[in-house]
Amino acid sequence: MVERLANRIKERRTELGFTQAELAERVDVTRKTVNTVENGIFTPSATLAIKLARALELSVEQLFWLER
Amino acid sequence: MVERLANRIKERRTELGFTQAELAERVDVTRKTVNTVENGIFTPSATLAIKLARALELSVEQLFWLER
DNA sequence: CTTCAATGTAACGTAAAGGTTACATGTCAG
DNA sequence: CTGACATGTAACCTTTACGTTACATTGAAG
Repeated sequence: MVERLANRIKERRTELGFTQAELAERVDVTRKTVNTVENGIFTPSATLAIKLARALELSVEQLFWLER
Repeated sequence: MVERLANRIKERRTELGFTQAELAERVDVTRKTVNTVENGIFTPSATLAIKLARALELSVEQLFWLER
């Protein structure tokens, strides 16, 4: 069961006019963390997923989903 | 910003009549993982949070929330 | 009370999340 | 073209998620 976690962070972030650095500050992680999550390099914790969804005004399920 | 991730896994799991072992099998982790997440001993990955929410027929936000 | 299933939890190991710092590359306004 | 800001990414480190196994405790049914 090889599932990858896809997301629409970049799409939504740019819609709202945030840079990675601004989003990072809002959810209290580093810019690198936002960048790597956004690019699917690693899977965030549930805590971070909830914070990101809140900051981007989407539900966790709208922001992240399992593929494959 | 000391936030802990609270959840209603146990409440919902017993409502649906699952044991920890059954839920674990459905979301493809060990019983220990379900047990420790349920008891707040650790924060699950976003992937696991999404699978648990799906298995328990709730949204991630209904199943998990940030306290404090 | 006894038995058995369900749950809690401890020790230990591995893999991955996420931080820090630094630098390279993209991109766009002027 | 040039400078400034945004983004990608590499090296390295620490913490923690999650697995395995095993055992103790709880609780409900007979």
